[in-house]
Amino acid sequence: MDEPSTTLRPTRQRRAINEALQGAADFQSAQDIHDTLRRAGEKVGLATVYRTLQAMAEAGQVDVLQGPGGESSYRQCSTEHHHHLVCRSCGRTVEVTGPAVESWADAVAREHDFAEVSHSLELFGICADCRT
Amino acid sequence: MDEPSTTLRPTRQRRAINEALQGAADFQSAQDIHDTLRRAGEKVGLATVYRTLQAMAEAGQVDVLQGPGGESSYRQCSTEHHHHLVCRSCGRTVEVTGPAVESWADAVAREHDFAEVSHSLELFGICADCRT
DNA sequence: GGTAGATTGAGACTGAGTCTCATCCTACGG
DNA sequence: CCGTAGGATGAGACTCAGTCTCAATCTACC
Ligand SMILES: [Zn+2]
Ligand SMILES: [Zn+2]
Ligand SMILES: [Zn+2]
Ligand SMILES: [Zn+2]
Repeated sequence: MDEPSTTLRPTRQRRAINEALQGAADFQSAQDIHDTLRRAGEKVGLATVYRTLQAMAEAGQVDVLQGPGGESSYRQCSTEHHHHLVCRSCGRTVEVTGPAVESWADAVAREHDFAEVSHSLELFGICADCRT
Repeated sequence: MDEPSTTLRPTRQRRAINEALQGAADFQSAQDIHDTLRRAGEKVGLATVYRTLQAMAEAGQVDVLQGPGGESSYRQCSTEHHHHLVCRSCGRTVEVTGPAVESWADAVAREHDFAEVSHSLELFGICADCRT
């Protein structure tokens, strides 16, 4: 089920992507990050940005948020399980946890006899600042 | 915020799409539905399928599920607010409700002063049948 | 029947994301 | 210190869901 521990080398590109991620507070698409890097003078291929971001997501180093257009955005988050409250207008993101939700999900899964159950849960709204 | 009540006419194409939806138990992509119709002899343009499905989704007549690849799938569901438990293997779908989740979402939104808060929540797992 | 306006569909187009493959770079052993 | 194996990179072709255009067609209604 898991790869033979491919060595994942620390390259200039990966470092750059990692830094771009650290410097951002909210979710950013691969293209956003690519642009940021280009503007910062770092030459990194778009394919590399996609590959790296995906790898980091699989490794649990970043969170992925599926935007409305199906576009994936990435963010450096806390490592513990959590969800997000995102402003539809400015993208401001707040990490939230919901123990009640977690146990509810477990119960539902058990009740319907589903295994390996995961869940996706995100909240979208308009933050106080964006309401003028 | 809403359209000037455009008349939404019942055409052959819309009827066909509606029937295809009724005949399916699980979520189907626009392309799936288009294929089904073509095979059934109904000639309906792909653009029309997309347009109709979107319109129905906006009107709350069908539910939309964002697949992993960002692909949207549609399903005829109950009209009351609910979520889905979907089998990753065969697509079997169960509608579930979680009052606890709803109130939790409200509380979180209030706590962080976000308005017009909506949420997306889906559960994915492997159903009993698919586990042999 | 006649007309305004909604609807349709073939095909061009968009844009996110993936693939290819020749080249580059890192890690590591001698 | 090299030298090499195999991971990493990137330009550009490519895929594919979904959107747009616009002339032709269909509906509702008088
Ligand atoms: Zn997060
Ligand atoms: Zn905001
Ligand atoms: Zn199943
Ligand atoms: Zn809900």
